[in-house]
Amino acid sequence: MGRPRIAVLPREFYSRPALEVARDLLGHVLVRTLPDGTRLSGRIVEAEAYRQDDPASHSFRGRTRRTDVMFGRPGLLYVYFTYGMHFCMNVVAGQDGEGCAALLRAAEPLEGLDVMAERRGTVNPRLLCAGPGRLCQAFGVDRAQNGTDLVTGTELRIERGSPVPDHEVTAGPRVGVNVAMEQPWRFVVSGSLYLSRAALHRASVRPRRPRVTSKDPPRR
DNA sequence: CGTTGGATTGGCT
DNA sequence: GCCAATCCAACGC
Repeated sequence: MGRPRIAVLPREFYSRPALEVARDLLGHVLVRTLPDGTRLSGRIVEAEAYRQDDPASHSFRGRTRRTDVMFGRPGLLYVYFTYGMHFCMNVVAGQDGEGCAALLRAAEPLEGLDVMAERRGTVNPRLLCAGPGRLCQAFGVDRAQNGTDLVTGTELRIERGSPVPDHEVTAGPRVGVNVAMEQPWRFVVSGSLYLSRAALHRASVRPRRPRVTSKDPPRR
């Protein structure tokens, strides 16, 4: 009776601006179900928004074979290959035909850690899904999953977790992007131990040791 | 068709 | 902190 305990995020969740989708993905749970029924899952703790009017976005220069899925219906998975060895996965956002998405950058492993560890070559839970390439490797996501529908699919989906309140979210510049750096379109769960290496090296989650000397300027 | 550099990572200085 | 690894999409000619 009532609503099911576990809900898959509906199409409406994705058919919103990429910024909202990236922000709101925090706290929800990426789930992969393997053919034998094994579940791999992780709580999303880091995501970035990419828009069509955004020079940093693959979709900025128009629809191509590579970016085709990004222009498809919201809720699809856009997977791309980069640096000759890594895959990255995005959730397509906005309206059908629009070309915007949210890059999944890191997750806190919840289920299937043994399988992830095998694939990643480490058992350290902090290193299983901490980065877009690592996340794909841990979940076994590659070209074959490009275009998968996260709403209707059974292999991959995002289940409703606990939304993260604003006071636990930090926004900042995107990682590895050399244009539009002024846009704070990367969202992280503040202080999470499972963020990407790049995110962990940023001020938002790394308080400086207070070393006050007489030569220091007054603190803001 | 040749060139360029990338929404990264792991290992070494 | 720095850099090589290793493929390929995008772009210029």
